[in-house]
Amino acid sequence: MTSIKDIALHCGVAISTVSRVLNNHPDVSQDTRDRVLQAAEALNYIPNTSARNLVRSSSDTIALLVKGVSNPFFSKLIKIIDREITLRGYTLELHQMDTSEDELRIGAQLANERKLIGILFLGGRFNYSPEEMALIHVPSVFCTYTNSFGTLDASAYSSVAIDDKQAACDAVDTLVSLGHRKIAILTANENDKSISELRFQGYKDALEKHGIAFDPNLVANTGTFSDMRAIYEATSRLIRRDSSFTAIFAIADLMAIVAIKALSDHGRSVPQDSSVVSIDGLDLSEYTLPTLTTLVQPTEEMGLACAKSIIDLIKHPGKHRQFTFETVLRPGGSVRKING
Amino acid sequence: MTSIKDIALHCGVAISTVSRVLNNHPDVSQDTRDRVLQAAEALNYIPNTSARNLVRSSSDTIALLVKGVSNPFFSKLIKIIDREITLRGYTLELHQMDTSEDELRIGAQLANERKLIGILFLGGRFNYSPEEMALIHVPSVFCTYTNSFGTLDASAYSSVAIDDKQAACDAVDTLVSLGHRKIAILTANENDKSISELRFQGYKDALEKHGIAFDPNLVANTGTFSDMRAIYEATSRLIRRDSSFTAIFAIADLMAIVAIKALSDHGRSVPQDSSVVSIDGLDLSEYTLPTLTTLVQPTEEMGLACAKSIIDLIKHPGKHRQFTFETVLRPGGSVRKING
DNA sequence: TTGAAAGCGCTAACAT
DNA sequence: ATGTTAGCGCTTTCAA
Repeated sequence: MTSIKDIALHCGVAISTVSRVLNNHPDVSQDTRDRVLQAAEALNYIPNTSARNLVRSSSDTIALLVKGVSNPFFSKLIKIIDREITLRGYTLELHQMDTSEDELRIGAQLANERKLIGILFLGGRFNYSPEEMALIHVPSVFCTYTNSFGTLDASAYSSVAIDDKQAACDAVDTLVSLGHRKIAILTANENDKSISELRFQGYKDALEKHGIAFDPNLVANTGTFSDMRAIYEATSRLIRRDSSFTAIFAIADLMAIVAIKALSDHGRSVPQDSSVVSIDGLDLSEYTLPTLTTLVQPTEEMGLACAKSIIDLIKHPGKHRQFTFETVLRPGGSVRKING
Repeated sequence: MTSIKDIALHCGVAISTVSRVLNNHPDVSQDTRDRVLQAAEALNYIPNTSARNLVRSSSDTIALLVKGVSNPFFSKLIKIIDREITLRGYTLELHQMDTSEDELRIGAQLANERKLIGILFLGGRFNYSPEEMALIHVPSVFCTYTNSFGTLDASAYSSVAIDDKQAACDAVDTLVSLGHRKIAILTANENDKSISELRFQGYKDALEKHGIAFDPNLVANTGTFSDMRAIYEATSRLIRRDSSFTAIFAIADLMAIVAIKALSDHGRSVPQDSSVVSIDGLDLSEYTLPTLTTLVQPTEEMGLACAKSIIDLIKHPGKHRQFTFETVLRPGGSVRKING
């Protein structure tokens, strides 16, 4: 592999000169500059970012650390964040991690390895502690994070998210206002100390608000947000166990889509025999049959807020803020009014 | 940030000793080992992979370089490849790139930066030249690549893919065997020198085979695989332009899903008024209403082949092979027989 | 305008 | 079993 040393040798200049040219430093004669650039091209030079990062004190790079890129809601958000960060003159680096990995640890590692100036976390846990946070020495914003199960002080973290509890509540409200009282819930995990648990809470709160008794038989746990087979099975079990519900609240669009299919296979069409409401507002949900009635996360605004937040935080270290967005009901074909 | 130097200082040992402990080298006394490990823990040591890669001659890491993680077919494939590579004792590193970036260049850069032992390319172009290939000095396998528009000799590259032309042909065959003759195609781009063009070719070949005249009016170009709005519009234009078709071949499942919605909005239900066949076999397509009749890519087998291929190639450099998989028809509810 | 040299964090000989 | 040292590719003073 060609290094700047090879270029220097080739041109008969010092490696520092080559470095200057490659980094667009001003104090180089046009002649030298041309020769070096030409040699770099000819020798097929490719810079080594690792070596560069090892010596640099800081980059212009913000990392977006994602748990679960396959999440369709995330893909759209990522696209927007990328656009906004780039627009503002910074470089965005996308890093994918496994569900099993600890995002804070990976973040800390990446930060000093790549000399990051900021990190955006997407899709992590909801229960960070101050001790854990101390690992990260770089401005960070948590996207879709609410400190609901953590012990962080509001002055100690930045976040961009929707109010999951409220969104779940709104979903149930929508169904109740259409006359539904027997409302089942399709959730991933009742107590995952994360998004699932939060939306489940919102569901229960809403029931209580409307004076509807909570019925454990109407709760279907899928154990997953993405495994369609598992979602299908969970819905089927629910139907077999207690088919008296008139509506299902699915905590994510993908779950709603699968639920509709399961209902259909059990002879219950949507919305004639059951109504379905969910949270997400995926593009896809406007193209299903029926289209989904869903609480849309304002992805554009959230992505913009993520980008702005991290850049603000980089410019004003320690000035933490939490942004909470409202979801918006997008009426679709998956619900109907019933007679109480 | 804590470095091994700090640990060495803390323990009163040489940094090489620390390095040995951290890399599980045998020649260290248990006592020293314990002390170092303890110090590393206490000082919150996080290794710097860049520095490590800079000096190492080789890692155990294979990179998976993906263009378009949001592609739902890719997400499943990635999961399988990850599992299989890890299973065989190697480390998989997932890297995402932009559509605009040159995968070969990025690959070359990553290879020497991270001291990769192999690269898996996913979602790139279909037209590499030997000169371009020369950039990569590391065993590489191209997933879902067919050298259809490139100038590579079969002895010079490894690949794992389906026969796109054949799959398209099979899709059309399926429709023809059900009595359809007026078959429209929903494609991304007729001449993208890639997957789209290949499947379009297969469509034309199949028509010819069955003695059906090719009708440009029945071609709808979406310009995209993922933008649902654009797919919807393209389908709508097709319907308005010439609604005489009885079936649509969509080159991807997602396109089929959107097409079904567009048809429905134009008063044509699937499969009663139009049949739809596509290529992909996404999990999702088993849960739509109607379910998709689609040519399934054998994702499991392909992922396994990717993993095996790259490891074989690492062990036997230069021994290139191309694997081509057959798609399998998965009957769904989106087609019906008509009377010729 | 250019060159020489130090050093980022780490591994791998080579000593001892 | 452990320490010393060179050097990976690069940027950045400091001199000239």
